[in-house]
Amino acid sequence: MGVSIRPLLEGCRHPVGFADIPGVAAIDANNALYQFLSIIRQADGTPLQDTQGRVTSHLSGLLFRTAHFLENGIMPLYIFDGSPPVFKARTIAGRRGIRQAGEERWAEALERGDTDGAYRAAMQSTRVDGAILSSGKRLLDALGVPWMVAPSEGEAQSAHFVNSGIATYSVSQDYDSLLFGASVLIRNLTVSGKRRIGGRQVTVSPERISLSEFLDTLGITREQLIRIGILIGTDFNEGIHGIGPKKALKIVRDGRFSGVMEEKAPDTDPEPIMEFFLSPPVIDEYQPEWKPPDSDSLMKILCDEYGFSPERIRPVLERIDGPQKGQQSGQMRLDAWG
DNA sequence: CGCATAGA
DNA sequence: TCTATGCGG
Repeated sequence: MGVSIRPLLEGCRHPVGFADIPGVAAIDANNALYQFLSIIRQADGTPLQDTQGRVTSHLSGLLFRTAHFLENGIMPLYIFDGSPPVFKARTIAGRRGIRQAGEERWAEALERGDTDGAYRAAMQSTRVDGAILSSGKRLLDALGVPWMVAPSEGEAQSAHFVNSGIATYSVSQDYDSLLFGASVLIRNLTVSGKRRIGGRQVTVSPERISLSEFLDTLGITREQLIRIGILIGTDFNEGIHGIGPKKALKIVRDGRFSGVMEEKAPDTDPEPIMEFFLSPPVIDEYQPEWKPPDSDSLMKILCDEYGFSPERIRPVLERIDGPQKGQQSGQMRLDAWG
């Protein structure tokens, strides 16, 4: 999932709180849905679902997190993936294989009563399908929160909006938006500061990453950062076995990128990948609009349709329907936050 | 994940 | 006030 440049970010990951980052958050919607689906599960891996067996984990996650954003002056703009580039096909096929293996291991773990193993396998089986996407979009509509489908990668569109001023920062767990040029990336933007990794509870805090600071710290350009990504592997190519972030940094600094690619990955043409990161298909003109939440629709969708308890939903609606009325409802001017 | 509740 | 735990759908 995404490019693994984490070890290079030492010293560039600055802790932030919700209150520190008012503005328009360009959220990688597929990434957010994936996180909710993989994590919001019972101990044995069973996701939240209604009486008909439809999964509802993502609706719970979206609702509570979006409410928290709005309460803190963060204006969410959800950006969904459009058509992947052709060279992502291998990655997509690989993920399908991982999911299928996860499903099988989940069933096996349940059979032998291995709850922890079942949970981990269930996470691996996570899939963002059409039903998840459409129900998520309907919930966002009822919340009055804007969303769009990018022409191609959502992270690319997020980066474009951040750099054109439509958004203040990009929100994702992946680092890809940095390769796409997003000037600011916020990770771990969760309410509780808790995350389950490999079935274990870990405390993580929201962090802000500035692309320019990151590049300056390493003394490289964005083109060089993309070359590092290509060496270690991106969503669009496999990467070279035995080369991690540290080695890749050295290779790129030494100007040996092309040589190493030709020698170790002769079948991969880095040019289209480089080109895709530098100028991906994106939409330029877009005016996000935040509306007051439609409480009736929200109750109808969540409680009538998906079986959420009204007692759990009502307090959330009161939180987002009161304080921000007038201030944040209606059309927002982009310069509201400078 | 995020919320409510319980116990320190 | 804080941390641990269970539940939600």
